[in-house]
Amino acid sequence: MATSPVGPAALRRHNLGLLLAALREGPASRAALAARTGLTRATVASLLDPLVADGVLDEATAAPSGVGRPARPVSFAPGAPVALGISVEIDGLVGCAVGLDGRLTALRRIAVDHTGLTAAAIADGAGRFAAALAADLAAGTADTGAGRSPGAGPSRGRVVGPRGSGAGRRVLGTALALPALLSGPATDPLVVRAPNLPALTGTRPAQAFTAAFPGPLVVGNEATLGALAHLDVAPDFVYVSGDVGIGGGLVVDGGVWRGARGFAGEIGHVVVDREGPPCGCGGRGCVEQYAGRTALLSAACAADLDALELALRDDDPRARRAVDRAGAALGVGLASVVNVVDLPVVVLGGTLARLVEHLRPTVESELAQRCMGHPPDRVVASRRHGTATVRGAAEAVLTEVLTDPDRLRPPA
Amino acid sequence: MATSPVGPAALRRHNLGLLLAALREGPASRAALAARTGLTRATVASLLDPLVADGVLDEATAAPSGVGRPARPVSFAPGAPVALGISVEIDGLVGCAVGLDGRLTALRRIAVDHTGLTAAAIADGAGRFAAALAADLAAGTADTGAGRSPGAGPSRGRVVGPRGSGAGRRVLGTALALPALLSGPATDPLVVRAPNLPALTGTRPAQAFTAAFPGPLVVGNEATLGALAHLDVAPDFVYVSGDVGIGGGLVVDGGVWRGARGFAGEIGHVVVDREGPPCGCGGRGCVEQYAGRTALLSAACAADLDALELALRDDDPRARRAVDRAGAALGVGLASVVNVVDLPVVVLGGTLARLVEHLRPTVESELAQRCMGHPPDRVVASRRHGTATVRGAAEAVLTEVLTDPDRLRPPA
DNA sequence: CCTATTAGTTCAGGTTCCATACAAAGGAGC
DNA sequence: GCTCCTTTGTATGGAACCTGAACTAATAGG
Repeated sequence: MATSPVGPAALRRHNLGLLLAALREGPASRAALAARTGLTRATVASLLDPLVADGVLDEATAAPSGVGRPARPVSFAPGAPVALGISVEIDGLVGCAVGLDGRLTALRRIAVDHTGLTAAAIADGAGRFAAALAADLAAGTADTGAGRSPGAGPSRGRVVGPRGSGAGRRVLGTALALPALLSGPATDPLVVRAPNLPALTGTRPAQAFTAAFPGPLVVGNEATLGALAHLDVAPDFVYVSGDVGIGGGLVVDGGVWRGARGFAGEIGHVVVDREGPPCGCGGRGCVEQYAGRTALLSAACAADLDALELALRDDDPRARRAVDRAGAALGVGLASVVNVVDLPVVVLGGTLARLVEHLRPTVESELAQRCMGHPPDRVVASRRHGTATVRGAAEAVLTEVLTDPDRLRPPA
Repeated sequence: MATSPVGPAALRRHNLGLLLAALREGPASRAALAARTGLTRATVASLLDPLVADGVLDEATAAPSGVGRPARPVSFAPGAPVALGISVEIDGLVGCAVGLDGRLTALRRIAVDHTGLTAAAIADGAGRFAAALAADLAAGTADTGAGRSPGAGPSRGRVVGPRGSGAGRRVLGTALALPALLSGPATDPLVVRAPNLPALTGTRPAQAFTAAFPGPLVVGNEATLGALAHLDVAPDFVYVSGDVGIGGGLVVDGGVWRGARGFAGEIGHVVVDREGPPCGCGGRGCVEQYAGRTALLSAACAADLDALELALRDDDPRARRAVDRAGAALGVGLASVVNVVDLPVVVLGGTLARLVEHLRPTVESELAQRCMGHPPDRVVASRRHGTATVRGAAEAVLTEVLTDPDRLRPPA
């Protein structure tokens, strides 16, 4: 509602963003783009021409197909700029680069024990990690980690990706994901709580990071940003990420909802039983106390997730009961969420994705029972394995670029 | 994200909407509006001129104040078009007309026992009620009900409002509020559930109503539309309306969130205790089972709300306990909501507004405990008494008009 | 009476998108 | 091989919009 005045320039930005969004669905000729977006062929050409001239977009040779003049598909150039996603984890740093075409052009992870470090040290390390990644991208020597076991997550290397060779890639901007509760604007939030990285509490990471990071920086919660890695599933969904705790994000119309103060998405602290077990948040009976990893493992008397999965395969009754209890709690919590926000898809990530086959029956049954005839259409598992957070972070930057496509033009 | 292409016309619409939104905050000169909106004085003039010529806006005589040429404030004309809000209640019909200036120019209620009627009969009665109201507005003989006891709600009459006299008022559009769970687009939703008006279940009311209703019609849930009557409190808030059941709405950036399929806002069915009392929705332990009127009254052993309030004044322990239980449940449910959507204000309406002083302590204490350091800033009571639904409905139409100000121009 | 200040209007200029017409490039049919 | 048809891409004039600067209008103060 509280929008700003717009002139012809904003109009052009909007239409170009529309066009780029259409292009993200795959290469298409000017005529096809015109049909997709509702713009005129002439307008499409005039909007795209500068980007073709800048080398951001590539024009394929005509491919005769059917009757009429052959179409000349336009696509994102192999050397087009990319967005960086960086995730600070308890024991490491993960970074990736994603192009506007959605292709992963780099993915790497290094081990860092963050638990003892100060906020300044964390910022410094992450900044250098990101700068190195950006430098390798510019030099055309970044790795994609393609071909490795996805479950095992990315690892260090120098494998040049299938399309990553050749021209250096400029960085459009960086999104930093933190395992922390953040308050305030995405460009400079305050860390309100960070149970796993207490040194960050009370700091404003963007201020320490900005200098080192390539391009404009946004900072977000790990699970909230991770939600955006699943736009291929649906444009509107609830994302629930199970890790030590349980986080999440609401994605509405292709964008993540940050809430009035940036706190939105704490699905782990939806209440399932007001008199339930006490939770670290100060409440009782939060979803996290049933479906969080620590709660789940201790209820199942399992040492880790692998053990839990083995026990489930062996039909161990304690494991079975623990997972059913987690699924039911998750289902009850999600029913509350869906009754309030009415999103048609639930995406489970992190440990919850691994257990999806065991959780789904109870989750879906609670949803069906408690949603008054409009439960979500689907409960699906994330297929991003360990990379949801960084990919979603990069996606957050790309979404910004679509609303301000001028960022694609090379800086003067 | 999935937006449409825009040309210069859309640009003008946007800026004019911005301007009208600024004007809603009170009369202002062109220069003041230019300062408020960021547009140029020239642009402001060119945008407003046609509306002044059409008689939608009025230009006051210059009022010299301070140095410089005196400003000529522009305001909505006394005869400017209005939006209609119509509410179908179990035992009556309520209608109101609200101008873009937010002034109530008509408010009336008639008693109708809807319980036995067919969907067609309900549609017919509501259509005629709205048409009569529109006709009276056009003839300048509508009533505002001003001066009556607000708690008692509006009643039939012909009192011409303070500004309602003179020119007839055109109707911009109508919003119809139903005590029903609706699915689908606001212009033609399907009634999924209507416990209090079962005849409507399975129907598409807009199709029956449209012919009779003046102007474009939107249909919405009673509580969801009622939320919009409280934009004066904040632009972002959670609205909870207590009646027989408990409904609500999320207001984000001045607009109500309908959700992907139109179901959003069912705060009454957020779960407080998964093993709690069974609820009509099929679940257990929903907020409604503690804070809904029937639950509340039976727990307090009170015949009606008046009796409950008397008992509370007398410090009756059963009444006290029932209200504390309701407040705690409401607080727990709202904590779940706020943890997910992060809205900074809670507005209580309906019966909950009447009991706000008794409920607030428990509600706020649960919120403070369970919201991880970011509880809502305020929990306030609606001051709209019986009129929130119709006023919010009218507001929904006005919001639409701001996004398409061409509707203000008189039809050719 | 003259100047400073603010409000409102006028007009040329630049940008945008669009409708139309036109050129380019290939298939289909004869 | 030729013409006709279909489709793509480009060029051009037109209409709408916002802007900036210049201009007029109206008041206060000296």
